[in-house]
Amino acid sequence: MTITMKDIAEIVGVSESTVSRAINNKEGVGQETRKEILKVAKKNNFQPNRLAQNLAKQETNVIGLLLPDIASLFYSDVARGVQDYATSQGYQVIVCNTDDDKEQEVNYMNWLQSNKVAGMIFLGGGLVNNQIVKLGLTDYPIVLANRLVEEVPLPSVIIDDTIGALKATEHLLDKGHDRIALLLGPNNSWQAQNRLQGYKRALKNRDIEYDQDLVIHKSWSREGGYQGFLELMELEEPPRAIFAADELMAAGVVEAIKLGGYFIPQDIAVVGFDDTVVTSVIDPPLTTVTRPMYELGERSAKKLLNLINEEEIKEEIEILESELIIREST
Amino acid sequence: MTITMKDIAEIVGVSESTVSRAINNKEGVGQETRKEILKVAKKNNFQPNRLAQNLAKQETNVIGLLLPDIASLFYSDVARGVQDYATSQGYQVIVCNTDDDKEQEVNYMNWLQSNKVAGMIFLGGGLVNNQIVKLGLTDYPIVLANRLVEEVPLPSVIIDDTIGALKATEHLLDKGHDRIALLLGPNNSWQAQNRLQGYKRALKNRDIEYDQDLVIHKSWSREGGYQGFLELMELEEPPRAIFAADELMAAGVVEAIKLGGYFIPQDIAVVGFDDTVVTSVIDPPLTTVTRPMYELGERSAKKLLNLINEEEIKEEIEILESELIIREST
DNA sequence: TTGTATGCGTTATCAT
DNA sequence: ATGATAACGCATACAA
Repeated sequence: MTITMKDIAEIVGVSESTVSRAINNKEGVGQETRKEILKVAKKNNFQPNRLAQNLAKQETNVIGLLLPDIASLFYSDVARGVQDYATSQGYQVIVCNTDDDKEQEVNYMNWLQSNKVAGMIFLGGGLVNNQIVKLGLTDYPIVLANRLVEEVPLPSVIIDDTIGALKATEHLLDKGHDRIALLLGPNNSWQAQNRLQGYKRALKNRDIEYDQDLVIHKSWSREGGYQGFLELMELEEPPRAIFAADELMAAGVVEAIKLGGYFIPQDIAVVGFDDTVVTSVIDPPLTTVTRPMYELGERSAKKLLNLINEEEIKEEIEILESELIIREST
Repeated sequence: MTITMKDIAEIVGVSESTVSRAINNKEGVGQETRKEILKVAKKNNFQPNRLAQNLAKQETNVIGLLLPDIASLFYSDVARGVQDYATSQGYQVIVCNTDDDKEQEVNYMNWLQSNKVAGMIFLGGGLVNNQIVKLGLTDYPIVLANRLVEEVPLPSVIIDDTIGALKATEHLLDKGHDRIALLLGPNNSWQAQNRLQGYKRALKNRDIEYDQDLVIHKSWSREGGYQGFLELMELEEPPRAIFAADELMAAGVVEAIKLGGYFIPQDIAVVGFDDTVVTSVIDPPLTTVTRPMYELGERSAKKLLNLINEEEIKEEIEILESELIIREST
C-alpha cells in the first residue's frame, strides 16, 4: 500500500537514484524531472522508509530517555523538556520507564543500542551503574540528568537543591526571623541532606547558631508536615517561620497551622519546596522553592545533541539552580 | 565498534545464514555450531541491528502514542499503562506530545508511519480529525483512547464519567442526603456535560426533583470550588452534601468548609473527582470518583496489539467505568 | 545441517 | 543531468 522510491521511479520513468536526489533536495536533477518527481511523491503521499534510510546512512535521529517513572510529576516535566528540545532539532525521543530497576535499565540500554539511537539520557535513579559508565566512556553519547556518578565524570546536568534551600532560608532571615524551623523527610535521603546543607549554610552566613531542635525529620507527606508542625508547637519557644522542604509536607503544615487558628504569614511564615499542581491547592499562595525541571530536560537534551554532533561542550557538569518564588505565605 | 552477524560468521567460520539461525533460535543448526556461535556472540556483546532486522522482516515492534502533553497528571498515568502493557508484550512505545495541535498531530502521524510503527494510539485531544479516520480505515492499526469520533467508528477505549458521577450522587443519596449540590467547570466542556448527566440520572432514578440552584458552574480550580461553596451557602437552605466534580474544586470546597467552621462529614459531606497526588493533600481523606487512567492505557495498548496481530476484537468500543472510592469525607 | 542468493528501501560512489 | 551498482545488516526461500 505504501509507495517507495522504486515505485516513483517507475511512474516517472527515471532511475531510483534520481528520485532519491530529487526527494532529498540534492544537486544534479533537472528542473522538470525534479518537479515531476515531487509531484508524484506528493500525490501518493510518499513517506521515506526511515528504517532503510537510517540503515543506509548509518545514523538515526532518535535518542533514548531512561527514567524511573514517567507518571511522576517531577520526571514527566523533565521528559517534556527533553522532548521539546529534541524535536525542535529534528530528533525523536524514546522514553523508557525503569522503575529504578538496574536490570530493566540494562535491558533498555541494550534495546536502545540495537536500535542505533544516537544517544541516551539517564534521568534520576540514584547512582550510575558501571554499565553506563562503560558505555559513556567508550565514546557513546550519554548525558546524566540529575543523577550522581562516582569517580569517573560523565557529562551531566543537575539541579542543586542546596542553593534553593539556602535562598529559602535567607528569605525568611530577611523577613526578620531568626528561629527558622526546617521540615525534612528521612535524613538518609540525598535530597534531605542537600536541603539541610543549604539551610545550615544560610544560617552560618548570618552567624546564627544552628539549633538541632528546629530541624525535624518526618515522612515526605502531608501527614509528615502535619505532625512536624505539632512537634514544633511543643517547643518552649515555637518558631514563627517554617521551611517545609517538600510540597506535600508544606501542604500539611499549612493545614495544621490554619487548624490551629494561626494566620499565615502574620503568625507563622511558611516556605515550601517545588511548585506543581499540589501548590495550586494551597491557600494562601505559597512562597516556594521551585526546581527548573523542564529546563533540566531541555539542557540535558541540548548537551546530548551537542555531544552527538561533536560540538564542543562548554562545561562537563552543568548545575542548575532552584529559584525562590515569593508569594503570600511569607 | 559494534559487531555484526557477518563478523561472527567470519570468526566462527560459517555462513551468515547459519549465524542468523543460531541467534534466532531456529531449527537446523548443529549442536556444536550453535554453541560456538552463541559463545562468540555473547563474548562480543552482539546486539542485532533492529533497523536491518525490521527492514528485512517488514515489521517492527514499536507503537506510537500521541497525546496532548505527557507532563499532565492524567495523561502521564495513561502513558505508563500503555508502556507497561506494550513492553510486557515485547513492544516499545514512542510518545509524541501534540499539544492539541492538529498540525503537530499530522506531523507525528507521518513520522510514525515512515518509521513503520506497528500501530498508533491517539489519546485525548477532542474530536478525531479526518486524517486519523482515513488512516484507521485504510486498515492501519489505530486505537482511540478517551477520544471522540464522529460518524465512522474506530476501535476505541473510553472512560465514562457519567457512571462515576452517577455513583457519587447515589452514594450521597444513600447517606440520606436529598439536596445534593454539584460543582462543575464551565458548562461548555464535554466533561461537565457528562458529569452533570450522571448526576441528573441518579436523581431521576430516585424520583428526586432536579434543582437548578444546586448546580454551580465555576472554573476547574481550587478558587472555583471555594467560590462555589460560598455561593451555595447563600441559598435559603444550604445543601449538606456537595459533589465537587473536579479534584482542584474539591480541594477548594474542603478548604472553604473548614474555614467556615463546619465539620466534614458531620456538617457537610463532600465527594470529589479524580484521585491523584492532589487528593493526598486533602484532609479528611476524600471520598472520590476515580478514573481508571492507568487501565485506560493498558486496555488501549492491548486492543492495539490485538489489532496488530489480527486477533479478534471483542468489542469495537470498550467503555471503562470510573469507580467510587469511599473514604472519610462522606 | 549448512551455504547461496535475493530482497527489504534507501544512500552513495562511480560511470556515462 | 542521469543511471547502474554496491552497500547497510539481517531474514529467508531454495539448493546442496
